[in-house]
Amino acid sequence: MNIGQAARASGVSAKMIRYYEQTGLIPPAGRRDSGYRDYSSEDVHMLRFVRRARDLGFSMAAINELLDLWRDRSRRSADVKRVATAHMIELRERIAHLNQMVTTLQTLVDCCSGDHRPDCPILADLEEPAEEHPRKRPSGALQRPNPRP
Amino acid sequence: MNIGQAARASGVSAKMIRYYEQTGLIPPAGRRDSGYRDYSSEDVHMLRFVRRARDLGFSMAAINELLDLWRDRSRRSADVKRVATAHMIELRERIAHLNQMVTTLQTLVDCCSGDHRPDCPILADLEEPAEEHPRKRPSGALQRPNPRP
DNA sequence: CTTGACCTTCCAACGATGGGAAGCCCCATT
DNA sequence: AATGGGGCTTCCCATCGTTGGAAGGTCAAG
Repeated sequence: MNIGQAARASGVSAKMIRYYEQTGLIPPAGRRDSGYRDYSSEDVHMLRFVRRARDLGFSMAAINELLDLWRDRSRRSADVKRVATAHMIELRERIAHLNQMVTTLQTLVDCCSGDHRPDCPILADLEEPAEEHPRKRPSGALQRPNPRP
Repeated sequence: MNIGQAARASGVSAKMIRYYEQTGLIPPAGRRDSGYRDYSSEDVHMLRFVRRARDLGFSMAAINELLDLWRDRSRRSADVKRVATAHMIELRERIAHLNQMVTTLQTLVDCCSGDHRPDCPILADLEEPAEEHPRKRPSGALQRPNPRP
């Protein structure tokens, strides 16, 4: 099976299949005499695993762990659970972060008349944030670490 | 005021200040004879504006629009509101997406015993995702017919 | 005058993906 | 058999916002 067929069968684009191979996430595919990569149905199975994990938001590092656990018949389910739980916690943090933004934005948008006049509480808040909706960043902010030393 | 002081005063790292200048998000700073960038308190004010907009998750393209509107005294608040609302909608979509992931993950994690045994519903789902109509499996048809284009 | 902190520019990397070019390979149709 | 079109190969570049580092110039205190 060529890479294009494997891509269609797995839902992972040919580009990404080559990338996953290059970065070591998946083992190198077999090659034909022509140099074309050759995929078995088991390879496609693995690619679908990766695709599904990506759909659930797992990072490639986490997928690497999950693939190792998947292949390890003597794995402990606790290890899998740990990886999944850690990812879920991170997702929840991101959601909380985004929710905070939306809450603030909704407040500001609600206060904006949205007409022809220039006065705008949204710009006013960006200029000098009001204390009524302070946006406290979580102390361990991942995306925007405080540049202050 | 040097770039380091402006960075500390605005909460935007010196690296990012240079980057914002380079990409045209902010106008080029004044220069001393030494070549050092020189910042006024108004510059810092603008940097704080940018910083707060980033904290609210606005993209640099959106911040560009917001800065233009900020500087335009004859702006219509409707234009500001439009930018903010569009961003909020996008944030809500991302949240919905993440929530979907978390919901699935929570279900799987709840089903996982998390002990020394290898059996794991998390891996089982990654291998073969549970479908809403699990019995319907037409042969030859792709389960996920849409490989991301 | 030396030292160390600061500044400058330039280059690279991150994660995950897409786009595209140049060139080879395979299959079907003339 | 030749040809054409589509698939495959590798390689490089772009995204987005941010950080890191190297090489070298500047400033201020000791």
